[in-house]
Amino acid sequence: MDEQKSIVDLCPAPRVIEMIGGKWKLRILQILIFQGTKRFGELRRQVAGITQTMLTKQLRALEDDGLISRKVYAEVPPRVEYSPTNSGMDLMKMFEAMHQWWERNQAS
Amino acid sequence: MDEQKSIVDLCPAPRVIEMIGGKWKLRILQILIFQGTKRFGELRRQVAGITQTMLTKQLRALEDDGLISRKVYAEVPPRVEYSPTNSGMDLMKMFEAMHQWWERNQAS
DNA sequence: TTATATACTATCGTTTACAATACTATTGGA
DNA sequence: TCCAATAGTATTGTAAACGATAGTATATAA
Repeated sequence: MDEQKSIVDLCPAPRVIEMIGGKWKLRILQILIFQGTKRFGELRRQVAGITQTMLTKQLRALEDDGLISRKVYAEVPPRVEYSPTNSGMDLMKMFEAMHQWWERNQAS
Repeated sequence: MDEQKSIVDLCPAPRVIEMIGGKWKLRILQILIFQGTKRFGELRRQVAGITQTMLTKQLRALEDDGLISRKVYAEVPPRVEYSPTNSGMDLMKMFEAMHQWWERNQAS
């Protein structure tokens, strides 16, 4: 009954990379982490080249993975604000580890 | 002449994720990092579901990015061995940071 | 002579990611 | 009355990633 799992299957790296991978998620996270809460329209202006459709899709994915949160205000015209969660902010330590690897191994 | 680059453009995260992203690279790296040098055929057997075509392509990409090295022996039938480079091994610290983030934020 | 083993490459098909464009709802103001 | 502003959704098309299959070279062994 108890399946013996290999150490490989327990590694969270594939899931983590899925959560922050793709063409847009890192850029969105960077803005929210470094600049704090942003409205949808502000994000669309700052993420150069992204379409509304894509921005919505990426924001939903980040929200589903608990990296950002979404707050809707009952106003007209509508206002929706996106913020990094604690979990999202905590990714900074991991990005720092990436940065250090880069400095050790790739930097000229 | 000197373009002023924003801190955002200097972040190596997108490149790093490109280097280890996709469906197969992490699995290949895990095997080479934890088990050491492997022949092509051994890798093909261990990376469940991968085709020869894909394995070759992923190995080339990892080699081009300096994460693994390739050694060809002039034998028949051919023998080719793949090993992690120092740079590839050094990714462990980053994977550890991912693991710790996961433990802090996702683990039950 | 024929088969075997190994590490490939070439070609084509499918599936997924991403892009482009148009459309929707709401309400305060000109 | 009609438009602006905001944050979307729906639809369709394209590009990139991935998969399936077949073919290549060559020394050795049967």
